[in-house]
Amino acid sequence: MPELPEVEVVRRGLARWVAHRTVADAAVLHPRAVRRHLAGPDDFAHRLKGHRIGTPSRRGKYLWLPLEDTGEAVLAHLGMSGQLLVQPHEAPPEKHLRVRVTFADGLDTELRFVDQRTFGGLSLHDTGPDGLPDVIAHIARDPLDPLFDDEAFHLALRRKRTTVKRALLDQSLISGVGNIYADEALWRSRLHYERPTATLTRPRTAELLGHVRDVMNEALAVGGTSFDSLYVNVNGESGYFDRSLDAYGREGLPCRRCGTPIRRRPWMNRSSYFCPTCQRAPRAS
DNA sequence: AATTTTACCTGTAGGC
DNA sequence: TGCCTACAGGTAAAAT
Repeated sequence: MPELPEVEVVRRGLARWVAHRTVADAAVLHPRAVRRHLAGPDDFAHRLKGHRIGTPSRRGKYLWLPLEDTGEAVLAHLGMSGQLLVQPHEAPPEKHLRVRVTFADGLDTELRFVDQRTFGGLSLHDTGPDGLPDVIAHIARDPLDPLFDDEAFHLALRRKRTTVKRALLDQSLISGVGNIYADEALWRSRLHYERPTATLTRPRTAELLGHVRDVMNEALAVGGTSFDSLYVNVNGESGYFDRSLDAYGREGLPCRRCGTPIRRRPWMNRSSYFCPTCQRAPRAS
Protein backbone atom coordinates (compact mmCIF):
# COMPACT_ATOMS: atom_id res chain seq x y z
CA MET A 1 0.00 0.00 0.00
CA PRO A 2 2.71 2.53 0.55
CA GLU A 3 2.77 4.72 -2.56
CA LEU A 4 4.58 7.99 -3.15
CA PRO A 5 2.93 10.07 -0.38
CA GLU A 6 3.46 7.38 2.25
CA VAL A 7 7.08 6.82 1.22
CA GLU A 8 7.70 10.57 1.29
CA VAL A 9 6.28 10.76 4.83
CA VAL A 10 8.74 8.04 5.83
CA ARG A 11 11.61 9.80 4.05
CA ARG A 12 10.92 12.99 5.99
CA GLY A 13 10.88 11.05 9.23
CA LEU A 14 14.26 9.51 8.41
CA ALA A 15 15.64 12.94 7.52
CA ARG A 16 14.72 14.11 10.98
CA TRP A 17 15.63 11.10 13.12
CA VAL A 18 18.32 9.14 11.29
CA ALA A 19 20.25 11.44 8.93
CA HIS A 20 23.81 12.37 9.94
CA ARG A 21 24.11 9.52 12.42
CA THR A 22 26.88 6.93 12.25
CA VAL A 23 25.98 3.24 12.10
CA ALA A 24 27.29 1.22 15.03
CA ASP A 25 25.89 -2.13 13.97
CA ALA A 26 23.35 -3.78 11.69
CA ALA A 27 21.62 -7.11 12.24
CA VAL A 28 19.70 -8.95 9.53
CA LEU A 29 17.06 -11.11 11.21
CA HIS A 30 15.45 -12.43 8.01
CA PRO A 31 17.59 -12.99 4.89
CA ARG A 32 14.67 -12.33 2.52
CA ALA A 33 14.62 -8.70 3.68
CA VAL A 34 18.01 -8.14 2.00
CA ARG A 35 17.54 -10.49 -0.99
CA ARG A 36 18.28 -7.67 -3.41
CA HIS A 37 21.68 -7.32 -1.77
CA LEU A 38 23.31 -10.05 -3.82
CA ALA A 39 26.44 -10.32 -1.66
CA GLY A 40 24.30 -11.54 1.22
CA PRO A 41 23.21 -10.52 4.74
CA ASP A 42 26.67 -10.61 6.30
CA ASP A 43 28.11 -8.36 3.60
CA PHE A 44 25.17 -5.98 3.99
CA ALA A 45 25.70 -5.61 7.73
CA HIS A 46 29.47 -5.38 7.46
CA ARG A 47 29.41 -2.62 4.84
CA LEU A 48 27.02 -0.47 6.86
CA LYS A 49 29.08 -0.54 10.00
CA GLY A 50 30.96 2.65 10.86
CA HIS A 51 29.53 4.81 8.08
CA ARG A 52 27.65 8.06 8.47
CA ILE A 53 24.24 8.47 6.84
CA GLY A 54 23.56 11.49 4.64
CA THR A 55 20.28 13.12 3.61
CA PRO A 56 17.59 10.59 2.57
CA SER A 57 16.32 10.78 -1.01
CA ARG A 58 13.36 9.31 -2.85
CA ARG A 59 12.22 8.49 -6.37
CA GLY A 60 8.69 7.15 -6.72
CA LYS A 61 8.26 4.43 -4.10
CA TYR A 62 11.99 3.89 -3.57
CA LEU A 63 13.95 5.74 -0.93
CA TRP A 64 17.61 5.57 -0.09
CA LEU A 65 20.06 6.64 2.60
CA PRO A 66 23.41 7.69 1.10
CA LEU A 67 26.50 6.66 3.04
CA GLU A 68 28.90 9.56 3.23
CA ASP A 69 32.31 9.01 1.59
CA THR A 70 31.54 5.57 0.14
CA GLY A 71 29.60 6.31 -3.06
CA GLU A 72 27.01 3.80 -1.85
CA ALA A 73 23.48 4.08 -0.52
CA VAL A 74 21.08 1.90 1.44
CA LEU A 75 18.13 1.43 -0.90
CA ALA A 76 14.74 0.69 0.66
CA HIS A 77 11.44 -0.43 -0.81
CA LEU A 78 8.49 -0.95 1.52
CA GLY A 79 6.66 -3.34 -0.80
CA MET A 80 3.18 -4.03 0.55
CA SER A 81 3.74 -3.93 4.26
CA GLY A 82 7.24 -2.66 4.97
CA GLN A 83 7.81 -0.16 7.78
CA LEU A 84 10.88 1.82 8.73
CA LEU A 85 10.51 2.62 12.41
CA VAL A 86 12.63 4.71 14.74
CA GLN A 87 12.30 2.96 18.08
CA PRO A 88 13.87 3.18 21.53
CA HIS A 89 16.44 0.43 22.11
CA GLU A 90 14.36 -1.08 24.86
CA ALA A 91 11.18 -1.36 22.77
CA PRO A 92 10.27 -5.07 22.45
CA PRO A 93 11.02 -6.55 19.02
CA GLU A 94 8.11 -6.40 16.57
CA LYS A 95 6.69 -9.72 15.38
CA HIS A 96 7.96 -9.14 11.84
CA LEU A 97 11.20 -7.31 12.65
CA ARG A 98 13.61 -8.07 9.77
CA VAL A 99 16.57 -5.66 10.12
CA ARG A 100 17.84 -3.65 13.06
CA VAL A 101 20.37 -0.77 12.74
CA THR A 102 21.97 0.83 15.79
CA PHE A 103 23.95 4.08 15.90
CA ALA A 104 27.15 5.20 17.54
CA ASP A 105 25.78 8.16 19.47
CA GLY A 106 24.13 8.97 22.75
CA LEU A 107 20.60 9.00 21.37
CA ASP A 108 18.31 6.30 22.63
CA THR A 109 16.86 5.30 19.26
CA GLU A 110 17.55 2.69 16.58
CA LEU A 111 16.20 2.09 13.06
CA ARG A 112 14.06 -0.99 12.43
CA PHE A 113 12.78 -2.51 9.21
CA VAL A 114 9.58 -4.40 9.92
CA ASP A 115 7.72 -6.24 7.14
CA GLN A 116 4.90 -8.74 7.45
CA ARG A 117 4.54 -9.83 3.81
CA THR A 118 8.25 -9.52 2.96
CA PHE A 119 7.73 -7.91 -0.44
CA GLY A 120 9.91 -5.02 0.67
CA GLY A 121 13.59 -4.97 1.45
CA LEU A 122 16.89 -3.17 1.96
CA SER A 123 20.07 -3.39 -0.13
CA LEU A 124 23.33 -1.52 -0.70
CA HIS A 125 24.23 -0.15 -4.13
CA ASP A 126 26.64 2.16 -5.88
CA THR A 127 25.20 5.54 -6.77
CA GLY A 128 25.56 7.37 -10.09
CA PRO A 129 26.67 10.95 -10.67
CA ASP A 130 23.14 12.14 -9.84
CA GLY A 131 23.16 10.20 -6.56
CA LEU A 132 20.67 7.63 -7.87
CA PRO A 133 21.37 4.01 -6.90
CA ASP A 134 22.34 2.17 -10.09
CA VAL A 135 19.71 -0.57 -9.77
CA ILE A 136 16.81 1.90 -10.03
CA ALA A 137 18.03 3.69 -13.12
CA HIS A 138 15.00 2.25 -14.96
CA ILE A 139 12.53 3.92 -12.57
CA ALA A 140 11.02 7.04 -14.13
CA ARG A 141 10.93 10.38 -12.37
CA ASP A 142 7.79 10.78 -10.28
CA PRO A 143 5.09 13.42 -10.87
CA LEU A 144 6.25 15.56 -7.94
CA ASP A 145 9.80 15.71 -9.35
CA PRO A 146 10.38 19.20 -10.85
CA LEU A 147 12.22 17.52 -13.74
CA PHE A 148 9.30 15.21 -14.65
CA ASP A 149 8.68 15.75 -18.36
CA ASP A 150 4.93 16.10 -18.99
CA GLU A 151 5.34 16.29 -22.75
CA ALA A 152 7.49 13.16 -22.93
CA PHE A 153 4.93 11.34 -20.77
CA HIS A 154 2.13 12.33 -23.13
CA LEU A 155 4.07 11.22 -26.19
CA ALA A 156 4.86 7.88 -24.52
CA LEU A 157 1.15 7.36 -23.81
CA ARG A 158 0.29 8.08 -27.45
CA ARG A 159 2.93 5.65 -28.65
CA LYS A 160 1.96 2.73 -26.39
CA ARG A 161 -0.71 0.13 -27.01
CA THR A 162 -1.95 -0.16 -23.48
CA THR A 163 -4.64 1.18 -21.18
CA VAL A 164 -4.47 4.18 -18.92
CA LYS A 165 -4.36 2.44 -15.54
CA ARG A 166 -1.66 0.04 -16.69
CA ALA A 167 0.33 3.06 -17.82
CA LEU A 168 -0.11 4.85 -14.48
CA LEU A 169 1.23 1.78 -12.68
CA ASP A 170 4.17 1.37 -15.08
CA GLN A 171 7.07 2.65 -12.98
CA SER A 172 9.23 3.11 -16.07
CA LEU A 173 6.77 5.71 -17.41
CA ILE A 174 5.77 7.50 -14.21
CA SER A 175 6.78 6.35 -10.75
CA GLY A 176 5.16 6.51 -7.35
CA VAL A 177 1.59 5.73 -8.45
CA GLY A 178 0.01 2.54 -7.07
CA ASN A 179 -3.47 1.07 -7.11
CA ILE A 180 -5.01 3.55 -4.67
CA TYR A 181 -3.85 6.83 -6.20
CA ALA A 182 -4.37 5.49 -9.74
CA ASP A 183 -8.05 4.89 -8.99
CA GLU A 184 -8.37 8.25 -7.26
CA ALA A 185 -6.75 10.20 -10.11
CA LEU A 186 -8.86 8.35 -12.72
CA TRP A 187 -12.06 9.11 -10.78
CA ARG A 188 -11.16 12.80 -10.59
CA SER A 189 -10.33 12.75 -14.32
CA ARG A 190 -13.57 10.88 -15.20
CA LEU A 191 -11.49 8.33 -17.08
CA HIS A 192 -12.28 4.61 -17.18
CA TYR A 193 -9.30 2.44 -16.24
CA GLU A 194 -9.44 0.60 -19.56
CA ARG A 195 -9.26 3.69 -21.73
CA PRO A 196 -6.54 3.14 -24.36
CA THR A 197 -3.70 5.58 -23.77
CA ALA A 198 -3.37 6.26 -27.50
CA THR A 199 -6.76 8.05 -27.43
CA LEU A 200 -5.71 10.62 -24.83
CA THR A 201 -5.42 14.15 -26.14
CA ARG A 202 -2.77 16.49 -24.82
CA PRO A 203 -5.30 18.37 -22.63
CA ARG A 204 -6.63 15.07 -21.22
CA THR A 205 -3.11 13.94 -20.31
CA ALA A 206 -2.45 17.33 -18.70
CA GLU A 207 -5.68 17.06 -16.69
CA LEU A 208 -4.82 13.52 -15.58
CA LEU A 209 -1.33 14.55 -14.44
CA GLY A 210 -2.84 17.49 -12.59
CA HIS A 211 -5.16 15.17 -10.67
CA VAL A 212 -2.34 12.72 -9.93
CA ARG A 213 -0.35 15.58 -8.43
CA ASP A 214 -3.33 17.01 -6.54
CA VAL A 215 -4.33 13.74 -4.92
CA MET A 216 -0.74 12.97 -3.91
CA ASN A 217 -0.16 16.43 -2.46
CA GLU A 218 -3.43 16.27 -0.52
CA ALA A 219 -2.50 12.86 0.88
CA LEU A 220 0.96 14.10 1.80
CA ALA A 221 -0.54 17.01 3.70
CA VAL A 222 -2.40 14.64 6.06
CA GLY A 223 0.36 12.07 6.46
CA GLY A 224 -0.66 9.58 3.75
CA THR A 225 -3.32 6.87 3.50
CA SER A 226 -3.77 4.02 5.99
CA PHE A 227 -6.42 1.31 6.02
CA ASP A 228 -4.90 -0.63 8.84
CA SER A 229 -1.77 -0.64 10.94
CA LEU A 230 0.39 -1.83 8.04
CA TYR A 231 1.31 1.63 6.84
CA VAL A 232 2.76 3.95 9.46
CA ASN A 233 5.36 6.70 9.60
CA VAL A 234 8.68 6.26 11.39
CA ASN A 235 6.95 6.97 14.71
CA GLY A 236 4.33 4.28 14.10
CA GLU A 237 1.51 6.73 13.38
CA SER A 238 -1.11 6.31 10.63
CA GLY A 239 -2.13 8.91 8.03
CA TYR A 240 -5.63 10.20 7.52
CA PHE A 241 -6.17 10.34 3.76
CA ASP A 242 -8.38 7.23 3.77
CA ARG A 243 -11.16 9.58 4.92
CA SER A 244 -10.79 11.57 1.71
CA LEU A 245 -10.87 8.72 -0.81
CA ASP A 246 -13.52 9.08 -3.53
CA ALA A 247 -13.23 5.71 -5.30
CA TYR A 248 -10.79 3.24 -3.74
CA GLY A 249 -12.41 0.89 -1.24
CA ARG A 250 -15.89 2.45 -1.71
CA GLU A 251 -17.70 -0.41 -3.49
CA GLY A 252 -21.47 0.08 -3.23
CA LEU A 253 -21.16 3.56 -1.70
CA PRO A 254 -22.59 6.50 -3.67
CA CYS A 255 -20.28 8.39 -6.01
CA ARG A 256 -19.61 11.75 -4.38
CA ARG A 257 -20.30 13.46 -7.75
CA CYS A 258 -23.41 11.73 -9.08
CA GLY A 259 -24.65 9.29 -6.43
CA THR A 260 -24.25 6.13 -8.55
CA PRO A 261 -22.88 3.24 -6.47
CA ILE A 262 -19.13 2.79 -6.93
CA ARG A 263 -18.19 -0.53 -8.53
CA ARG A 264 -15.30 -2.85 -7.93
CA ARG A 265 -13.92 -5.00 -10.73
CA PRO A 266 -11.20 -7.66 -10.54
CA TRP A 267 -8.24 -6.28 -12.44
CA MET A 268 -4.75 -7.77 -12.77
CA ASN A 269 -5.01 -9.78 -9.55
CA ARG A 270 -6.21 -6.74 -7.65
CA SER A 271 -9.24 -4.45 -7.87
CA SER A 272 -10.31 -1.35 -9.73
CA TYR A 273 -12.86 0.96 -8.16
CA PHE A 274 -14.76 3.37 -10.41
CA CYS A 275 -18.05 5.17 -10.97
CA PRO A 276 -19.88 3.52 -13.88
CA THR A 277 -21.64 6.81 -14.68
CA CYS A 278 -18.80 9.31 -14.43
CA GLN A 279 -16.18 6.96 -15.87
CA ARG A 280 -17.68 5.44 -19.00
CA ALA A 281 -16.12 2.29 -20.38
CA PRO A 282 -14.47 2.75 -23.77
CA ARG A 283 -16.38 1.25 -26.70
CA ALA A 284 -13.85 -1.21 -28.11
CA SER A 285 -12.67 -2.92 -24.96
C1' DA B 1 10.29 -6.25 -29.32
C1' DA B 2 6.41 -5.11 -26.78
C1' DT B 3 2.99 -6.51 -23.84
C1' DT B 4 0.77 -9.64 -20.47
C1' DT B 5 0.88 -13.03 -16.86
C1' DT B 6 2.78 -15.20 -12.88
C1' DA B 7 5.49 -15.94 -8.58
C1' DC B 8 6.74 -14.17 -4.51
C1' DC B 9 4.78 -13.61 0.70
C1' DT B 10 1.56 -13.52 5.27
C1' DG B 11 -2.49 -12.43 7.73
C1' DT B 12 -7.39 -11.69 7.95
C1' DA B 13 -12.19 -12.38 6.79
C1' DG B 14 -15.95 -15.01 5.49
C1' DG B 15 -18.42 -19.28 3.94
C1' DC B 16 -19.54 -23.91 5.05
C1' DT C 1 -13.58 -26.06 15.44
C1' DG C 2 -11.30 -26.19 11.32
C1' DC C 3 -10.72 -26.15 6.52
C1' DC C 4 -11.02 -23.68 2.30
C1' DT C 5 -10.97 -19.58 -0.76
C1' DA C 6 -10.55 -14.67 -1.72
C1' DC C 7 -8.14 -10.61 -1.00
C1' DA C 8 -4.59 -7.16 0.04
C1' DG C 9 -0.66 -5.80 -4.32
C1' DG C 10 4.56 -3.84 -6.02
C1' DT C 11 8.20 -5.72 -8.59
C1' DA C 12 10.64 -8.43 -11.73
C1' DA C 13 11.07 -12.69 -14.01
C1' DA C 14 8.83 -15.53 -17.25
C1' DA C 15 5.64 -16.30 -20.85
C1' DT C 16 3.29 -14.95 -24.94
